Amino acid sequence: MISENEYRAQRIENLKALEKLGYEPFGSAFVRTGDISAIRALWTYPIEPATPEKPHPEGPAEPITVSAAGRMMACRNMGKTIFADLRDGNGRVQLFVNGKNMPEGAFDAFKLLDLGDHIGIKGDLFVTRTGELSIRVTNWTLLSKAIMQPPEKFHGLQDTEDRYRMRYLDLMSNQESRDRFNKRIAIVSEIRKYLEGLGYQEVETPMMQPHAGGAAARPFTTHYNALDCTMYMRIAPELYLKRLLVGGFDKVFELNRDFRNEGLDRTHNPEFTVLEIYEAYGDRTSMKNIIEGMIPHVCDKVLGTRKVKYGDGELDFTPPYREVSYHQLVKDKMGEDWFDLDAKAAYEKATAAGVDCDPNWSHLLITHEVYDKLIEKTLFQPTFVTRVPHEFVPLAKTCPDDPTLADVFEFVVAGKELCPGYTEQNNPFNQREAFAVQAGDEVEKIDEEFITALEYGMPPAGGLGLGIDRFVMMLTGTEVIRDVILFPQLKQR
RNA sequence: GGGGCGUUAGCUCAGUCGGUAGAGCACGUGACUUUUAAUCACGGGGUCCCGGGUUCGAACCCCGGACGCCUCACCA
Repeated sequence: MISENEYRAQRIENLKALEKLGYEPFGSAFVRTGDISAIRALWTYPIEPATPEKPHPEGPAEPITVSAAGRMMACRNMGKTIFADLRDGNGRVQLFVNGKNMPEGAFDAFKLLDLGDHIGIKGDLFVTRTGELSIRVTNWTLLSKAIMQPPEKFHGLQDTEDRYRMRYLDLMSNQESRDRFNKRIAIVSEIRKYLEGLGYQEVETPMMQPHAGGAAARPFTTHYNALDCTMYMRIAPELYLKRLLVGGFDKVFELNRDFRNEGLDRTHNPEFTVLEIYEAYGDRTSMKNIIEGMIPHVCDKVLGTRKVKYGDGELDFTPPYREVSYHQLVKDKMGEDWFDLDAKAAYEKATAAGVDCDPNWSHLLITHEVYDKLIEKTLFQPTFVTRVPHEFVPLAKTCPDDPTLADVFEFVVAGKELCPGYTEQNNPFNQREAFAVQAGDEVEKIDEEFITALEYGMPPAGGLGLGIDRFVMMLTGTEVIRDVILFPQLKQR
């Protein structure tokens, strides 16, 4: 996108003028004393305004000379003195620019700079009369000329579409956006550290797969020319991670992208980040322990608190989290006799409660609709929902005391499913049967090679899958997934 | 896919029963040696998202389209 406006033309004029004075408009590497926050830390004296009793703020006997680089984000020209704000990825500092401190011509050249330009400076730290740590510039150089104007300095970039399409402008001008992504990065980093501390190994498995397995979602399809075959972008890494359990990796995780060819709304992006964890010789309970250890760890390290404002409420991630069975939740809502009703009676009761369902549905489906529409969204504080009907989780084992229920939890936060955790199915006969039910007529969709792997013996295991984008949303109090993804999917213009 | 709302200067936003558009920031010129959303004076800057229609006249009303936002539906 090229915009031929007069501002751009002016900036190009300034670029040419600087070039004529010997400044390289798109300069080269610049050695800094450190980033701006490190430079600020070099000042160990008081930072306070001058007073009549103390007209000269305290400072060192010998000047602290520094080199700094950054983008000029504001400029207050007082005539013989210019105050400019220099910012880098970690902080900002004020520059005090006055011709008497600089070589001949450097001050006049400085006036040719525009907001958004990258410069490198050399100077001494001092505190201004109004009490701001600043750098008295003794020389400067141009590092990169900005031809386009940055967004408005006070309101930042507000247009939602531009913020997503030109994320760099959003990051440049909206501090809260930078903060949110810094938190996301820290959250992901702390998750890795926590799991590595527990002895887990991070692995990478195929994102292009011949069968899109491990979940039931529509995949993106592509064609691999060399082998002349159809490939699918993965919808889950699960079946490959389990192969690793067969192979002898006992504690593995993968933290990377899945792709699902489905709708796009405030909680769905077609590519999204998932953490999957598998522990040989573990089960649902060991997965629960990881959740109850990892989430407080991340909260403490990244947020410094376990309480987060979300919507109108406040989430409390202090463990232990509530654990309640699926059946109990349904009974609490629909009455103790709910599971004694036949499908017809259940249909009538559900309809009366405002749940839109079909009279031909089974009791199971009606119950699930009730859970989906009336119950899940009311579970605000972190909750493990256990003993879910087995039909909905074909990759899990059943409960030892009840073969109709899966030995799993659904970890629900703020009314949304954040993380399922399973006692994984390792019986190849049961797994094949569950796949067959799921596949229906489309038998070719079954990943036979995975079943074969199970036949070599997969240890009993626990597994879980945590939606990282949604997790970041909850920890940062964000309600739109696009605000936690640097480059969210948008329609092409 | 249905419904609602939005799109005006580089950015943030006003605006009008239908009479060819304004402010702040930014930009240009001038003043100013401790400012920090600097201040003061003057000035330049617009295909009012795109295409049709109604009208003497449309940024505004009508129809169609693009993109975005919200919402419902779909969705393991």
